Amino acid sequence: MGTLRRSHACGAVSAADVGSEVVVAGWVQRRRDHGGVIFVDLRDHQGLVQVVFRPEESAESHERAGEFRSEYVILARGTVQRRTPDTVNPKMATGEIEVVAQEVRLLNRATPPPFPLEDNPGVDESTRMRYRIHDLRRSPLQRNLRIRHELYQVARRILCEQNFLEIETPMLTKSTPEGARDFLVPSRLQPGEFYALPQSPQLMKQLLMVAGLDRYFQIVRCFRDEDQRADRQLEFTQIDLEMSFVGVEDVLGVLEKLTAGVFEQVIGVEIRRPFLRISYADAMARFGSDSPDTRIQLELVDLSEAFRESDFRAFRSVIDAGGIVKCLPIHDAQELGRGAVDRLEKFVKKELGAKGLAWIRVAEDGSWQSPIVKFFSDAERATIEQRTAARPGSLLFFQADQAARANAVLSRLRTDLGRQLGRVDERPWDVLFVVDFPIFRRDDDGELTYVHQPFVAPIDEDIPLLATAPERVRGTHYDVVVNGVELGSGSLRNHRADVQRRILEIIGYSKQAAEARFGFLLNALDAGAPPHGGFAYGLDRWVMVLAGVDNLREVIAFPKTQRGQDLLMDAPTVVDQEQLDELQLRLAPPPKRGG
RNA sequence: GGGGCGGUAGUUCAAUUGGUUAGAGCACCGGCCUGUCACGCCGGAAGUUGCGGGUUCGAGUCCCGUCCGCCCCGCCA
Repeated sequence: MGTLRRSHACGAVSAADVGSEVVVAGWVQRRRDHGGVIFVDLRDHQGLVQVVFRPEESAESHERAGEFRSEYVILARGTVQRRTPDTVNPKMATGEIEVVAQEVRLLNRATPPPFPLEDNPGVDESTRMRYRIHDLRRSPLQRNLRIRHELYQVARRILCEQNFLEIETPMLTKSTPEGARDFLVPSRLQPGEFYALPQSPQLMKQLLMVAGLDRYFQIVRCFRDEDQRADRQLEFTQIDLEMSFVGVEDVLGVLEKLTAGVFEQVIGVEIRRPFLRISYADAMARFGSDSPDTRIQLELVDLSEAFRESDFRAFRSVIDAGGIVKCLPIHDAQELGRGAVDRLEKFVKKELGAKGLAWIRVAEDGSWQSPIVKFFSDAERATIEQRTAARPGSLLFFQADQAARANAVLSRLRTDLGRQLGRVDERPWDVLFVVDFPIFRRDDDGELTYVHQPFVAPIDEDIPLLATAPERVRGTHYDVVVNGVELGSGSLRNHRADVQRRILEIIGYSKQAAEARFGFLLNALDAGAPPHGGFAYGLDRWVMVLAGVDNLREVIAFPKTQRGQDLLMDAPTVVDQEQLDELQLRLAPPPKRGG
């Protein structure tokens, strides 16, 4: 590089620099060699600029430029010139100008890129991940990481303004059987024992509140050893926060400030406050989901009551078994033909585990075409018609199943069909709180278990119900949902040890087990815990939403594949026997496979 | 753990019913070209058809197994 230093980022050279000398450095995006004149699109983190190499300007530079190849790293000194009108490139941000090179230095050669470094390379994801360096050179990923950076900065600033203290918590911590599967780290100093990587700093931040730190936040990596999805990675980042001496409203107030502040300062979007609030019960009833996108103008209708005494066995038996009958009415659905409905049925049965997909189509003459309607009484027909506002052109989809599955299936149809048919209102951003979650639910064995965490505080007036009717206890849990994506969740926590002990008991912990597992927490609560509550945003998901992408891998610099591998570094790998010996670990023989 | 889609040149794809030497675009290499911007023109090289086995005179194609990528269910909040 010598002593020459760049004066401008490639993307930052502008018409204002015409006539002046600049030094630009970057990667050769593309070389167009006309023999006599050579054009190089030079790329850096800010964009592209065209560098022109002319023999009459600098024979040596022109000669060198002939050797340039894609991704070569060069530095060029030259004069910014305005392009003649017929050579302006309107597709390029710097298309009105170009740098005419007087001097050029080759800083490094490069192997040919494994795939074209374009905005939409149309290349397989495994290739992108194996060559992540090249992938990251592309502007969409650079842009996403920039958004991510802005989110860190804005969140920090806003939380600092709100008197939150940034405090780190340990990565090597204690395994707990709750929640997700832990990542374990063997201890060398305590052979045979293991740390766990944190699934979240939940308990640590509660301890900080007990310790009197008042308001804590942390942008923190979390680990959950579960199967991955488009919106779930083994390791992910939370914006974690907790505050003392607060009720639900206080926390929601901070969340509104932070959420709206980020939207405004990161992507320049104003979000109206206060945010819409919807109860969990309402969300499930109307949308079949606890993270609804309310821009989609389709809603579900619960018809369980109408079929409670029905002669239609398929529905009646489900209700008798504690299930529900729900309907997704879509009006003016002529576009959805018989073939489409068949495909939908196949889809929900195969992918979502639905038993079937019953439907009614209202023909133009008002008649009902349906495989099931012949089983309905006149009263049932009338109820359906009235509750769903069915009219000629309507298509009604039914699910009779346990509530969770019926809602899951219809919710999926609601979002898929709503988008497909354009039943979406014009708001680009749909930000809401979902509140009033239940605190307990029945698991598959009929035992009471927690819905979110065992530390969620009940709402005050339901505390007496813990003794008598725990199922009816309402929790203080709340979620922030943006465009149908759950950005994060939080709650007030139990600051009274007796309430916490009772909840642990309800979800099946003996006194001894509770003390063994959570003794440090219970002791902390006993030590004078202030009322406290907080929240955790899934930062990666938030970036995903802000960037308008639908996959976490697009907002993480070095993501893992669905099977948890890092294809760039090739992790995980086997380790040396010495390392295992040191940890006193011995590998079990691989499990036998069939045959 | 289960379901679905996919894996052929660096890359994106094609290859009839199982049938000749597995083709094409881009990229790459060589040559030409003074206003291109997906530059253009001429030429060239490039393949363990993911891997292993089987059926067959013959397998990219059919069968079995296995590995890998993605999406979904379970799981996960």
